[in-house]
Amino acid sequence: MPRSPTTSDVFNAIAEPRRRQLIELLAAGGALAVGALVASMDLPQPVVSKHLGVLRKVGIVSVHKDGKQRIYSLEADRLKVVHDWVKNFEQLWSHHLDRIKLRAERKARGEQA
Amino acid sequence: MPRSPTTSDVFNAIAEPRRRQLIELLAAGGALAVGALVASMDLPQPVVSKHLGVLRKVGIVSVHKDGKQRIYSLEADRLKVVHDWVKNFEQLWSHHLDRIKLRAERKARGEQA
DNA sequence: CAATTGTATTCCCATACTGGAATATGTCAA
DNA sequence: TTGACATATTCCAGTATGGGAATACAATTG
Repeated sequence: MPRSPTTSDVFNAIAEPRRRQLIELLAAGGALAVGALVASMDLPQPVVSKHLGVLRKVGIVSVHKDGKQRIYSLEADRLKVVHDWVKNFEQLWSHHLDRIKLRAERKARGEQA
Repeated sequence: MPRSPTTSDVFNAIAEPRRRQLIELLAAGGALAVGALVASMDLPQPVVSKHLGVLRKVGIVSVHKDGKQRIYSLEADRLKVVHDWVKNFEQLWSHHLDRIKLRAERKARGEQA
């Protein structure tokens, strides 16, 4: 079985640097038209539109028409799942690191408390 | 110009569900041998080894030998970059959401404060 | 309606990705 | 050394991906 189409998954959507850049632009600039995004990205318009399409499909951005322009907005709450996931490991790089690591290794060796 | 090899990038590494699962297992279980990971994942050993290889290359996990076993440990701090990135948008889904959204949209319309 | 502007879609190419199977490598034990 | 066990690597197939170019589509203006 070959690779499964992991697109339409938030983690995959943000794996692309350009798409992260788009997210950053929308986070900083609020709602923006495609043209504005194209101007900020060093990429041809069709490519930007395609990346926006991915983000749209995943729900990370939403669009509404404004004349012939399409205004994109960030739906930031869709990123929450990523935040929540990494947050689970936050303690592992905190200042408690040493103690936690030690405990984990002891456990791995099968030692009793 | 085709796609650039985005592998060896943390965001890409965690885009794979199986790899996230491996990370979770290591976070929960501390240091674990490949065999233990294979037992917990419904995947053949070579596939697991390959995923571990990716995580290793990115630095998300480290290995040390123990006899014929390879013990993998999570290098959680490598995930910090992801945490930091999403954290930038945390406020956008907080309870201030409405006010922030409003402000952003006003700004987009070019209105003055 | 025609022309123009803004954006999305389609087709193509080169490459990358994952999983499967087989095999190689490494390590210990007898 | 031989054999068994643990893990890594290689080769293959099918699919997905991103960017380029051309084109289609939509909306506004004249």
